Amino acid sequence: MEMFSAIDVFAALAQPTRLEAFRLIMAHEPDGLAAGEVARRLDVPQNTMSTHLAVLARAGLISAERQSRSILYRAEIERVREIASFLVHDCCGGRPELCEPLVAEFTPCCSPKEASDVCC
Amino acid sequence: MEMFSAIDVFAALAQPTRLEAFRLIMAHEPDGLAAGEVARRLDVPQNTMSTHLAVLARAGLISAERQSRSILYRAEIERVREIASFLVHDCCGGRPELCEPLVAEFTPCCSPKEASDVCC
DNA sequence: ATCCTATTTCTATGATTGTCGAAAGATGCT
DNA sequence: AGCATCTTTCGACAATCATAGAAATAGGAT
Repeated sequence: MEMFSAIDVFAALAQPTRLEAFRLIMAHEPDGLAAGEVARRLDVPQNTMSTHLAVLARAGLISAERQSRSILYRAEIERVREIASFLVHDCCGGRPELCEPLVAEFTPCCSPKEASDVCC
Repeated sequence: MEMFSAIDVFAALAQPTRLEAFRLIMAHEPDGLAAGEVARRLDVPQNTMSTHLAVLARAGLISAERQSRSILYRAEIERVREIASFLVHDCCGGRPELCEPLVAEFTPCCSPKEASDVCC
């Protein structure tokens, strides 16, 4: 991911209503959620939410698909991976030992042997 | 990490000069870098950079320590872990199968031997 | 004490952003 | 066709932010 792209992602998530909307859409993977439904659940006017969703979409964090009269928004998981990777690799660059505590956070939750009860 | 805290982190990184400054300070772990040095390298006036560094510090991404006449800034790796974790856990919540591609990205970085053991 | 260096704080200005009413597009139903 | 529903775009306003000159603060050297 390039710098400018990362800026857009960070800017998109740096706004309470948008972050909440993104989390909500994330929680509805892979079904997606209609624009109006997002607006209703977060108690925000539809046109306002439409603007926020457009920002998230422009950042590549969500994608829109028309379904009959509604427009379904879905999370772009790949984009989340990209930005998380950007953060981690940014600090690991040239100094692998700094990376370890970061990776350690993610690894145990997915180990097949331990912590199979609460996964991720 | 709480929501409001994450907002501050995202907002701090959503600005080109600040993101560059953060990356620069990251690259100088664990020695740190003086405020003026950051300003000089990014070709930004000192007072402007001072404001940006204050924003990064308030977000918890860097910390300041006076050393003689200079003020050294260091990256807060733990904070990077927190925000990366926030991103990953946010998307995995309730849906472990979504987590796998994300975790797979990080594992090879520091434990290159068993990358295929990643499971969610 | 005086000067020099390093950095921050104060202050102002122009630019960007969030919000939302009103209007416009799109889609489906009768 | 007309009408209702869902969503976006337009336009304007208030609030916030980035920038940087000038002044203030802190530390070291002579």
